[in-house]
Amino acid sequence: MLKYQHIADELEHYIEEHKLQQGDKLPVLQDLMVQFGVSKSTVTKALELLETKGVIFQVRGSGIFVRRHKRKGYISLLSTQGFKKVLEEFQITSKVIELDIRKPTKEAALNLNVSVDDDVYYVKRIRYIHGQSLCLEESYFNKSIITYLNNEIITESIFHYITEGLGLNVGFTDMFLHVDKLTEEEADYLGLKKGDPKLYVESIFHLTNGQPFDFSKVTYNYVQSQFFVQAVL
Amino acid sequence: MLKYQHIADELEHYIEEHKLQQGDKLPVLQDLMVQFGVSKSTVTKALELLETKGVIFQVRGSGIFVRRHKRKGYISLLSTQGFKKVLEEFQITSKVIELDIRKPTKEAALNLNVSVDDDVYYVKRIRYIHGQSLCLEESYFNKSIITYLNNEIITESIFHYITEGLGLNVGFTDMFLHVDKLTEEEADYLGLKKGDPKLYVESIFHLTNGQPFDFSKVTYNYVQSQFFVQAVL
DNA sequence: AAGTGGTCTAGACCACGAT
DNA sequence: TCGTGGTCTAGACCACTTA
Repeated sequence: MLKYQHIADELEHYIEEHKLQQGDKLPVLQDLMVQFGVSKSTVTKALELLETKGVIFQVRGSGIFVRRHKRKGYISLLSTQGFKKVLEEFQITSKVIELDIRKPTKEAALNLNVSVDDDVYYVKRIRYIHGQSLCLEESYFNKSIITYLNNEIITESIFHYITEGLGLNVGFTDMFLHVDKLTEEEADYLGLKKGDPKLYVESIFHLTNGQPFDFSKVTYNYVQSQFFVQAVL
Repeated sequence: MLKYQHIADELEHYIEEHKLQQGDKLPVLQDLMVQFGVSKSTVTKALELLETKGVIFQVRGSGIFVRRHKRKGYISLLSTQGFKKVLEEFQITSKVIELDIRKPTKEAALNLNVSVDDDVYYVKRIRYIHGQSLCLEESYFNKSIITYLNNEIITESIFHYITEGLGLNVGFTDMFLHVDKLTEEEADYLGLKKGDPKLYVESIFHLTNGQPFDFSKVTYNYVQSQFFVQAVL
């Protein structure tokens, strides 16, 4: 475990355990250096990480403070991939509608940077939060990277399998958001009415080496759709 | 100008000017150190900045590569505050509906961390993109921080005035997103129909010292609402 | 003036990828 | 094996806040 990663984790746990609130002051840099027995740069690196994650903010000449919003029930758009952490916070389940190997659509091939003759895994599922329909999800996985999938895996967390099972490193994601009206098919799946609002998100997930491996099209139930984004700068 | 900031700017301009595409390779660390006459750490800091901004990605043992998505016409949810940079890219205009000094609602007072007896500036305006209605915006500004506003200022960029005119430093923002149906009033302002979809975003803007100064409630026209988010890790 | 975070350096050593 | 980026150090100096 990297030192700065460890320090960041410790601090985050500390904030969580002691239920610190927005504006609460953390120990000064000097103290953290001594406490963890590392150099100033390493503490700084850990703090930069937490700042980018929206956990703290630093004020020159003043100190290090906790950043916390007060609202509950919002899903972070940035919290790692998909629902990795959300799975723990909320009760999310999945129902698989389709799973097969096929040739990608032109759109999927373009976004995955493969040929329309290459194989992809196609997954269609509905996800539920606390028993309510949360979203309808269609995913295309580059089969030369995600070499195997089955019903059990995609009923659980796909990303857990990709990182732990396949040992792949997820790097970054591009997400495109639209608001529109539900089609009849989508409304049926989500238990809503045709013409109701929807949040539609297309995501392209890349490995750390830049290869796209997952192109997903997700339609969210507007009733359950509460997202938050924390921006810095 | 900070060295690492300057290097980051230069690299970003370089990518822009030479129309580099996703996956194009940039000079290696060693070369950048020599080219800019700085230490390794400084180049690294610049590259981390660009990585967080979604401009590049780095692969250990391999190199530094350009990160670029192909889609046009999307507004970044994270690109600095509001529409600072978007103003240059797109043609955005504003029509002011209301501007006055008043006592905040309980909701606004809570989010701005002021008393309901304190004064706030209230701004209501419609923003247009290429002549089409983009959003209806209601903002509350803490008057003890934003000491003066007038019609001219809020017709242009409020954030430009806050940073340049008032010399304040914007630090971070919490944004909460919902999808819902338009009310009759909102539909009228945006030129849509009651019940049409909307993206509703509440934002709380903070100074670098953590003080909230702007609480905004924005309703987006779903037809114009194309957003993107670039996530790392 | 004292305290606190931010920038920058020079250099050692490590981990991963290409060949 | 070699090139490349990533981590970490010890320390100098700077910029801002607080009192």
